[in-house]
Amino acid sequence: MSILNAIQEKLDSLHQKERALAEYLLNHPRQAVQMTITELAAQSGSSPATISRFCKTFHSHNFPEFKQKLATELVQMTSTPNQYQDIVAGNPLHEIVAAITANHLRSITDTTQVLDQAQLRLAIEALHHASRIDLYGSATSGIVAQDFFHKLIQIGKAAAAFSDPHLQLTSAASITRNDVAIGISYSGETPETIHALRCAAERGATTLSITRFGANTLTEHAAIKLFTSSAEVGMRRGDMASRMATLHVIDVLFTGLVSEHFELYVPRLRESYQTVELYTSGKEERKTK
Amino acid sequence: MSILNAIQEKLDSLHQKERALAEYLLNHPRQAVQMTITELAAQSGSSPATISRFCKTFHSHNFPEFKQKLATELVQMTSTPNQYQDIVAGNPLHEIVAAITANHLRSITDTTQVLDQAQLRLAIEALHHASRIDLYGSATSGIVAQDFFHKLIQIGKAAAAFSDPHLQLTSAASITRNDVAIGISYSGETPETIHALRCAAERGATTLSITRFGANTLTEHAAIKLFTSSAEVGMRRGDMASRMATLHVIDVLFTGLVSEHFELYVPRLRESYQTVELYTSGKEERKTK
DNA sequence: GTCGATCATGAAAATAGTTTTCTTGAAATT
DNA sequence: AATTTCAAGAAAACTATTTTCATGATCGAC
Repeated sequence: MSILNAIQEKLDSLHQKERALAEYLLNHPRQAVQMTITELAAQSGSSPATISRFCKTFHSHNFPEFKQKLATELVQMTSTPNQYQDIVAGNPLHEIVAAITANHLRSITDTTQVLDQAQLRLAIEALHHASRIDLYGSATSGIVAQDFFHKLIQIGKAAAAFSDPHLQLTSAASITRNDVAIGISYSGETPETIHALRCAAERGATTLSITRFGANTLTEHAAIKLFTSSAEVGMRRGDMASRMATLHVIDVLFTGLVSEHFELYVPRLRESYQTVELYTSGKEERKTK
Repeated sequence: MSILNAIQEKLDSLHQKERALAEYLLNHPRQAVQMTITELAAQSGSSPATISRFCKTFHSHNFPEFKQKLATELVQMTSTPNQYQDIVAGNPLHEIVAAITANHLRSITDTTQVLDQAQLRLAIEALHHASRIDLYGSATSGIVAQDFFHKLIQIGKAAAAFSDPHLQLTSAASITRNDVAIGISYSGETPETIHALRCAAERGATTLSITRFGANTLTEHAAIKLFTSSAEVGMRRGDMASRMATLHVIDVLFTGLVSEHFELYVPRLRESYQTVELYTSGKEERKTK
């Protein structure tokens, strides 16, 4: 946001009528962009001449151009995910909704920025050739791991998700070089996950880490490294944004895998859905109502 | 995108000069929005009069308004990935990434649109007063339920998530009127989840459903109804978008709850984090490396 | 195939919108 | 108090847009 910001900044240095105009613009920008210069003059208590001059001082060649720029700014303001918002005590509900929405959107777009196509391709091929896939993750990352597990078995991959540290190690202990081990940890510093992935690496499995962007211990044990965006403000409110980001990576990975080997996986995917439909028909249920 | 789309659609039914104008607009929309009507007339090979009339047929009152709308559209086109994208065979990887990103963003913004503040407020208060919270959900919805479970126990709520149908019923059978039961199902037609929520309702618990928008069986057994956006195209690719949407609702619910009763829940939240930190210190780990 | 009606189209007139000029008067400076 | 400076609006000049009107092309009817 540049014009409204600029106006805000210069507000003190403006003269009477310019000030009135500026204030009107700041308070009613959406109405302003719909008006003619004469209407705006009347509404803001200034005159067309003043407005015309005002526009030039804000780097627009003329009033229509100024209106356009302002309109564009307003659209971008509402349509692009903005700052990560922090949530504090007793915010009105609509602000909370807006803040969470903004955070999630931001989290996803930022993660997309950080996705490395080459690593992604490596990951996809590794998954494709894996005879078994182990997923390690604790707490929220454990849930993400389970989600990936659900997806992988839909396409007939031998996968398993472990959040129990003993089971993680138990499974890692029997992994082979034909298998893939995936360690998921937002911080990249969860000891249990690190142990398990390291063990898998030592046994020759292809290791893959999914962590926040930046250096961390988990990636050191991973041959393929995928990242989520790492910005997270305020207190860690249940890792909401990071969970969204990690799921986003998972989705890209899974969809990439399916798309890359369409003929193989899509029939399996379809079959898995049809089988579930068949045995748990919702229609049968509706009658019981 | 509505104007450019509309032009594209009507293209065949347009006359010579209108057609020329339409084609110019489709091919050079960004230049067009910077021109005066006379310039555009010259560039597109039509006349000001034709353009002025043309604008009216596309539901703009006058040419400047038309330009504004078009400009707004162009900004939105580039700043927010809009449509739900379907993923097909052998898409280049970057397109898959773009498509998934677009779908997730859309899914979240659409769900925000559909959130009912009043229902949300009811849900928050119900959760606050609940002495026990049961969560029912199968497959992907089971994962979402588990995520909510993780969050709730962080603030000391007696919660439990069930995806096993027998366990769902077992738990529902002992629920009381002081408790809250939450049924999660994207379709709203998962028989097991419906059974469990219905059972909870019959025993006098406050029931809450989270489903896609629109009529479905699960909501019939819920006193409080929350919805996610219901648009999902192509084959059900692992319910990715719907899972994001449902998690989004969960996050809003949880954050709303915490924010509404800040003094009570925030200390608990902090304590739960600190305790986890204390017993699984990442620093200790880094040395072992 | 000819006549008549319809209608797209642009020239130009009318109108609307914007900028510039010019003047005034208020504030600041000497 | 006189002079300068300059914000600011009235109004003129100018630009942009719409509407009117005349023309000629196209289409259908006979």
